[in-house]
Amino acid sequence: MKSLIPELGAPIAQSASGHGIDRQEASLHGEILLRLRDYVVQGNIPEGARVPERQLCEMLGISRTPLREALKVLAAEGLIELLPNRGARIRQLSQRDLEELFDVMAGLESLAGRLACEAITDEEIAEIERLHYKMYGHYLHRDMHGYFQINQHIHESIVASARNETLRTAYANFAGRIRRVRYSANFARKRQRWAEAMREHEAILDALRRRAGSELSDILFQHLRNKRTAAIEHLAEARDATAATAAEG
Amino acid sequence: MKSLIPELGAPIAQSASGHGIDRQEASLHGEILLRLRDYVVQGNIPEGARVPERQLCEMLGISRTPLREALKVLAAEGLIELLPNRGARIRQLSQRDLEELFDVMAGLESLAGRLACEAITDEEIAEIERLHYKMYGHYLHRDMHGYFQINQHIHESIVASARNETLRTAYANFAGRIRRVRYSANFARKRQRWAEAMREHEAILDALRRRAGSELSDILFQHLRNKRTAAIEHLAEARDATAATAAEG
DNA sequence: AAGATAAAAAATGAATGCAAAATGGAGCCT
DNA sequence: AGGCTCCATTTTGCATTCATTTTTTATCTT
Repeated sequence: MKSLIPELGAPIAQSASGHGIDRQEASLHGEILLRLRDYVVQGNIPEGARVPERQLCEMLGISRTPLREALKVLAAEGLIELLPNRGARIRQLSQRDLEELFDVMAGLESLAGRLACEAITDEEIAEIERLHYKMYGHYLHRDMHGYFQINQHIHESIVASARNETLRTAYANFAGRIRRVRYSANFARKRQRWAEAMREHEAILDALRRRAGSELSDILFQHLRNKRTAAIEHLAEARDATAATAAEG
Repeated sequence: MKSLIPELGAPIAQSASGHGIDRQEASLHGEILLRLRDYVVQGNIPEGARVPERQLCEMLGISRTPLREALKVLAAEGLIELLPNRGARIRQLSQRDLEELFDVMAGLESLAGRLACEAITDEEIAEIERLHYKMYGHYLHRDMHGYFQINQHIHESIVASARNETLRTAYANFAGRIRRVRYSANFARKRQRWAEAMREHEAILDALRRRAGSELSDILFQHLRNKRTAAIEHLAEARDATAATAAEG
């Protein structure tokens, strides 16, 4: 049986995407790595499904060697897992895995906030304020999708303002692992939680203006912790629903 | 010219070491990865030097394929870098790289402290207290080496008490990158800084006993920040000295 | 027809092969 | 001698091949 997975772009030519995680676009292996990482992060292969080595080779027009090299790296990054003699599978995150990942993300953002207070410029703060009010508009219009995007953007701006590439890379890595869940989790927000999140964002902005590093660090950690709770709850519900459906069918 | 690098253990038999970063000891690739990572982290190849692919293959008694897979992973972890068509080199960390790494470590330990306060048992605290007093003994006897080891142990215990495997893995990864420098940096401590560090450790223990998460988080960050300053200063001196020697010679 | 068994096909993991690129000298010129 | 070119050697990156293991399919048994 041919597993039907979405296309993966052109059969390798020259398309360096520049993802932010690393930049070895020069070699074939590097190019494959970037493409494959995006491909997996975007959720083109279902969780727990096996990664079709041969098929991907054909899609990319390459041999197995560079593909397998990329797979090892993705495994080290935690996106896939390698079963001995049974190839690569898309890593399925347990609830515990998600809790851990959210906490690590919280720690990294918390750190980013602290460092940002040391280095951020007035212009950068002004830009984040601008985003904040735009996001507030989406909130008032109950535009979840718009809200989510700006929200993401604000958090990335804070990380960028920390002026620490090592941190940014690590952040991008962990963000990639939970991308799918994060997205759906945000949409799961109850009205109540949404209002809370807005208030937290105001506190974040306030602490940032005052360059109150350790305060901002606390607020960001708590903010992410609350997100985590919402996400995990949502995910548990979703998985229960799936399980129930499966039992019926 | 044959580059002379230290031995690398037996030519692959069965020796799963279990390093704490990941555990794919099953495959040849996984075994190589563990060994090679340790080998590099321990500083067996000088900074900036090229990684002798062929030689390592012979030492390990394997072909280039699994070795190269391991190299890609180590590159992704930041231990080595891959130059297009020019193979792998031991990554040379710039001063900025070190600053960034120390800050990320500070963030991770800070997070660990916060999480530990939620989960740590009285027994674990007692164990850390025990270590603390043992370390104090080394401090009184001016035993740098003993002090350093216990110090390391205490920090690892805090990370372990956070009950977050994802965090522990990330911590181990970053710790590996700066292992060499960290070691020498600790020995560079001035008397003054050493006394300060002892006081900070007392504050850490105090906050931990009270399970004061965000307070501990702050203290740990500051503690690591101070370490960073000492380390960077020391490294700058060391590099200057090296440069001077090179200029003379 | 359900389940166990065996043979065929496909996949995985690692070694080997090969073209392109980089490195290291030997000879040459100034 | 110092620096250049050119060629042999080595190294690198990727494709291909090969031995195992797993998975699928076909067959047999009850």
